[in-house]
Amino acid sequence: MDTKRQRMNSPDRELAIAVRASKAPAISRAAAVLRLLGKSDTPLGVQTIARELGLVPSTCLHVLRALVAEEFVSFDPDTKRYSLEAGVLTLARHWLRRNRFNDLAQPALDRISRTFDLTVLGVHIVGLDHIIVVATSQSSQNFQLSTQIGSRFPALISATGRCIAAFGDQDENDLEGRFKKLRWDEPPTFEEWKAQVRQTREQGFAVDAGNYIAGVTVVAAPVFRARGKLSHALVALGIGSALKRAGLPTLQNALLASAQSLSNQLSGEIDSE
Amino acid sequence: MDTKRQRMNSPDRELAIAVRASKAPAISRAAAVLRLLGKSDTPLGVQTIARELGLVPSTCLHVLRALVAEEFVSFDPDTKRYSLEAGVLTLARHWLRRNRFNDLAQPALDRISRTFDLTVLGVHIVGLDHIIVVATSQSSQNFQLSTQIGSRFPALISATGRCIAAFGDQDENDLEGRFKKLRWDEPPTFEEWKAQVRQTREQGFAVDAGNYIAGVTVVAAPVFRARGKLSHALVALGIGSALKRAGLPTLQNALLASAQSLSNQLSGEIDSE
DNA sequence: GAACGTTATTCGATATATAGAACATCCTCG
DNA sequence: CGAGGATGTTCTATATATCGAATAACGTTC
Repeated sequence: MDTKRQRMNSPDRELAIAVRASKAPAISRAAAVLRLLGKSDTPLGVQTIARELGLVPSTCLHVLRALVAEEFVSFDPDTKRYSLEAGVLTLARHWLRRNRFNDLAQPALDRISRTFDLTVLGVHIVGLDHIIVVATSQSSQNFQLSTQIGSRFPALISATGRCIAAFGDQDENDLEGRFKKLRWDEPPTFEEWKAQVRQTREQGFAVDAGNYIAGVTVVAAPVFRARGKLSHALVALGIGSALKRAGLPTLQNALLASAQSLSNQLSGEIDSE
Repeated sequence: MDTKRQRMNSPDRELAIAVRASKAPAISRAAAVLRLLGKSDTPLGVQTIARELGLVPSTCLHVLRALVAEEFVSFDPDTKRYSLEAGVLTLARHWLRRNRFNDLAQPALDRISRTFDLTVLGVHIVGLDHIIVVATSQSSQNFQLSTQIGSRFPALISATGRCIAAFGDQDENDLEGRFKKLRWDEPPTFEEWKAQVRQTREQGFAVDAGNYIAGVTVVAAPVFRARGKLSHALVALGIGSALKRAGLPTLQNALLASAQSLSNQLSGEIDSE
């Protein structure tokens, strides 16, 4: 029992607890395998995967074979290597089809992106762990700030994080624990951050002025799926200096207006209030 | 034991055998749940899912909870309904990033689509069961023939199917078994089909003249990942009559040329790790 | 070309995921 | 309101998925 944890690397720590907690550990393992294969630039062998995730090779093989059978993983019989298979695309397509936010948000993203020449994102807030980019409108200029649909970030980071803290419903202890784990270029103290969260709650949107990525200003406005149910956010990114020239207040208003309009459309009605 | 199979519907038959065969049945169940949620237009409850897939409710609940924990499924605590979560997007993004075919094929698809005013697809051949659309270029005219990235079709159907039969390596018995299960608008007999497969092998591309979808002609040319290893196909769809006007032979040549060029680029690989 | 360190894979014992029933909770309808 | 029939959820015995060692098939190095 001691020799086993000789070199526990981070992904497999989390996996270990997920496996222990769940009543369907095979699924956690499968998810871990899929994510590992996703990250890897090259196809991987059984041993490599097992070692990386802290799995027993034979178990790992079972998992891989099941994933191959389900067409989520491809297997090259010559090299005996595994990689992601196109089956994952099919799921993604279904998800995209069914989510009104994407279609509704795209025009707004495009308009703001064009007007201010910024990269603008629509992000989906999943659980309280992560956000996922679900729609983008890239500015022609800022290629360096490009992000892809499907990218995943920690929930509490940057401007979006302040929105989640401000408008989501979680207790402060949990919040502080998560906050401690974040990686910023210029980390704010927890006190500073709480103040910014408070301000976010008052003004209705959040700003990250170079904390997450040095030199980059991020503005985020919350979108609610139903009364008070935070589900998405609109996020604009730009080089700090350029953003000031473009007129930060104007951008904030535009983002906020679009976000509120989306909230109305998502919660179903043309409703008043 | 009798009462159980009162109303076995098709998806759960397959699931049952997959579960029995695999050494990681939880993963097959998870995949079935994901696909079911993908197909469904509305979020589903535990019982509904369990019934539809022939699962025990408690087991189904475990699977769902695991999938929620992995952020592949979202759970609405108010309605207690489950649906696909954006996590599936992340996997898809990784797959897309890593597949050179998509980037290489897109220009060719666009060119052919523009020249002949047709919908042109790049499809990936996964296993011998399915093909998945991985790149599209829609014609402006034929909106009715639109297909989305991620769409899944039986491997042996239509023109692509004849390519797979012609250039893949499978035995005839297996082939006939699979052929019998296909659904066509105007089904060819197995003999007719075999003749067409032979012709496909000779001329290097396949044509489906209204068999799969009445009135629609489909042309497909194979793309090889390595010497003789069939992996993708380029597929052009058009209303039969319009296609004749546009010049079927010219289209066939263009498709074949692009497919061969892609094969070279994919297998060419000047570099060897 | 033999010996070695890899790797993938099989196989049997046991910890445990699953099935099925019991429980709890919500709605619907008389 | 209160009975009925859904639903989601917990609980536990047992069939079985997982582990770990043993085997087989590599590729490398000396």
